[in-house]
Amino acid sequence: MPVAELLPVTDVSAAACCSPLSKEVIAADDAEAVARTFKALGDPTRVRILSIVASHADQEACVCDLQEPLELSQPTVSHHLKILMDAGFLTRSKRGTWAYYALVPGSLEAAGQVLAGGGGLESVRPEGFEPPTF
Amino acid sequence: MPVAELLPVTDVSAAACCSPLSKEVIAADDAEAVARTFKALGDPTRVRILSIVASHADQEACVCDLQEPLELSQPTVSHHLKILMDAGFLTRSKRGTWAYYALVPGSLEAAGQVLAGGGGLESVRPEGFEPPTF
DNA sequence: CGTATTCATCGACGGACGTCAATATAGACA
DNA sequence: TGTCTATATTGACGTCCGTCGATGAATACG
Repeated sequence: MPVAELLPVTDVSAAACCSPLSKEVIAADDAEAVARTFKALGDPTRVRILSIVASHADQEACVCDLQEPLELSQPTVSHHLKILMDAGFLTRSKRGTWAYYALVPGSLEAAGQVLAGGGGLESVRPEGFEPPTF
Repeated sequence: MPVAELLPVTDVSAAACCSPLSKEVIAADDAEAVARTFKALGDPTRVRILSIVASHADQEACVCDLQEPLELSQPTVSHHLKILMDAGFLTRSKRGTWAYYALVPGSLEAAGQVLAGGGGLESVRPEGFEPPTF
């Protein structure tokens, strides 16, 4: 798969102060995808939501489970849940009147795997991780 | 170390729709620290900065190295560099007129390690990771 | 059918964020 | 000392984001 499209780092021309490049630089598009994933984790409320969901025995929780410990309004909780869904961390399964949100298995580990390579920020989605699906 | 202070999840009282908790829920303070770390990674420009710095042979880059490929003004680049420094991902060493920014070894891996535990979001800083140091 | 409950969506408000031009600071070199 | 270069800081502007109340949609239950 061709990764380097933007940021060709063609000719640095001047640049008398710096060392040369040794590894590949992430493409702008991939950087945007990576940032979108971590932006979902960049809010304390959403971090707490993931923790609460994960702490349930079956890794499932409905909105009513979250609204009380978070001390937030119900629309706000639904708002954050949607963001975590769009980022690929949660799934929703509606049963009766209730909506149960569950962790996508391996999604958090996959996001952490992106940071594992040092600074390469490997844009390879580590197997079965479909973050945006836009 | 006492972790559970906020979010005692004392008595759920009603809650006829949900399953009980099995694991510990992250404290609100720790959630804020985790979110602060990932918020620094939640911007495409900052992701690209980390990638560019890491792609240099000695994992160092000065501001002039970044300004051109990012196509941003110099104050904006300095702004993002400061955020990445405060988050504990970069260090600055000024030599002469130039300021060289370098990756903090293991900082990205440590951040990724937080996601590795599934949804526990273990607030244990995995050895030698001092993110805020505020 | 009507009512109640659970959740999603809408519109609005305030604060935070990314960006820039202008300015300030600090070191290198005459 | 003065000037030039590289970087940091300031102030301002527009946009995005988190939050809420109000409303809408869908299901359960009399």
